Amino acid sequence: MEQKGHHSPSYQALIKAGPRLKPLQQVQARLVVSGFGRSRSLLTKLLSLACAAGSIAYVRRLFFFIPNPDAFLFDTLIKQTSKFSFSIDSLLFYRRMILSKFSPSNYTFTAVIKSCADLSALKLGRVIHTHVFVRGYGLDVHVQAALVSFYAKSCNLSVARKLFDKMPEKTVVSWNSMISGYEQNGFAKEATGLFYLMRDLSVKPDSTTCVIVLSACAQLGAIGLGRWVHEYIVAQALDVNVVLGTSLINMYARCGQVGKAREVFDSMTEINVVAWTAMISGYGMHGYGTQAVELFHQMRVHGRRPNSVTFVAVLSACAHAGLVHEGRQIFKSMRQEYGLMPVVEHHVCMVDMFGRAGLLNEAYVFIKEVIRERPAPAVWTAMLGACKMHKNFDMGVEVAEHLLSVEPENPGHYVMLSNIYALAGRMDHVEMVRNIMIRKSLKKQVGYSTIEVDQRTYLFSMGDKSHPDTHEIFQYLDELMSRCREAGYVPESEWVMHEVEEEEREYALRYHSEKLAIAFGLLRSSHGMTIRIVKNLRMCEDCHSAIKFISVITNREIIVRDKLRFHHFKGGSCSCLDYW
DNA sequence: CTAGGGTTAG
Repeated sequence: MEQKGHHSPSYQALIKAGPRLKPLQQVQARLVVSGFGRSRSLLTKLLSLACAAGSIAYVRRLFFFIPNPDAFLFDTLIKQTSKFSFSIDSLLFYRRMILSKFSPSNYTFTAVIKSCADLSALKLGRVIHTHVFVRGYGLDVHVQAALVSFYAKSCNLSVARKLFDKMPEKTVVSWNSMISGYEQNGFAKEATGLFYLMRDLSVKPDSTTCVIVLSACAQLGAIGLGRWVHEYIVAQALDVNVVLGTSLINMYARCGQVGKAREVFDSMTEINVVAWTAMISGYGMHGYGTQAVELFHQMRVHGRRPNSVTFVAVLSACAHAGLVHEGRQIFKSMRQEYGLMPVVEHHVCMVDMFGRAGLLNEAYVFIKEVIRERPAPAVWTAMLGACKMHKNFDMGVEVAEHLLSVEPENPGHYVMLSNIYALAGRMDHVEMVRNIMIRKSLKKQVGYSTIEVDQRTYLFSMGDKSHPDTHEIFQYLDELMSRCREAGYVPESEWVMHEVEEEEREYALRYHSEKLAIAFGLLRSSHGMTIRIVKNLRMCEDCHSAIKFISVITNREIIVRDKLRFHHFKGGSCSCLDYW
């Protein structure tokens, strides 16, 4: 008679089969034949491996034939399905468990709440939250952490925070859930703020905390805090695995230090697709197209398959570096060699690439012939950008009008159309577009810039007077700009529309957020230090030209990351070579 | 017998 438990031959056979569908089915067949087909513990293990194998259909079939599933089997099933992102199945098994009169435990809840979080299923999650109360698990640390992250992922940050604040006992994971909630919703400042609080309360950050905080640093361009985290990792001898390594690469690249990013990349023992992609995109953002393409080809040498995201990264690198030939080849290889179907994001990269290079007709032909179905608005937006960059008035107006008919509520299209009219000197049309915007009460997206000084991030918006040293900053900026004018800087004609409101217009150009942030940075840092700015939108031409002059007269290197890429200003020129 | 939080693009 075969023994039971973890040493039984059947159990060993399952372990040996591992998370692979075919071998699992063979073991299952033998179980049935040998009479062990009804052993619940073996079936539980089999189900769990089937989930890991990614075959939800097999899991469903297996479950159907299990005569008496117990609570443990349900728990395992719900846990594994949620872990491998079969969120809906996980919820359905939860429902079955309740209907079968089993009591869900704290283990059940952690898993099922994660599924709700992954689906952003707010209503259902709330219902399950009431189940948690009814069953008396409201104070369980694990369940609470899951709930915090569920509410955060469902865009209910204030609810998440209330739960977090009320937690009687907070573990690192509780902190991580809340910090990550802020970070993933784009509230990087709140994320770092909570991290500082955690540090002040002497809660020891672990490697997950580091990953989350590094992402926040990447968002903010907070190199000081990012370096601190890196030093902490080294001091604590935390294991730099792929995930942590990738977040370091991402942080350094997005904070303007590609070289440091590459050092981390080279020091990593295991490199997966995500890490390769992060490094490629890092090069791309800085305009180092050749390095990006080279790395992309090295991936193949190392036997790693690029995924869809990798292609976005490398194609956008080609676009920003004018590598049309390489980009075209890589795009072709996407389907032919890797069997990946290009989607909107890739099309946008291609149109952007042709457009930047001045090949407007190629871009147009690409849209008409390569993209078969109705091209997405994002594709036309890229085309419009190219028309503006190369001052193609007729095509620009046509594209803009098309975009406005498809997305009449998108303020970005109006701003672009108006700028094109302004460039062509059609002031009557500029006014007209502006009036439409006012009538529809469409507001341009608010621009802001951040700068980090002494590991604290400061935020400036246009004409911002909220800073305590406002007077000093404005005075210094005025002085700086007059020195720029003496050196030959000519402010851009005021008619290009950046701001819709009349009062804002006067102010707009002189006090754009990046100029304020730079003035503040120059005041607060010692001579020779690089100034690093992050801007949420793209930089305007006037600021771009002004910063070139500022870099000369103050003899400083100024690095600006805008919505799309990096600009390294040094000695009067910019690394983007005026194409951005 | 199990748990909660983590990386890449635009």
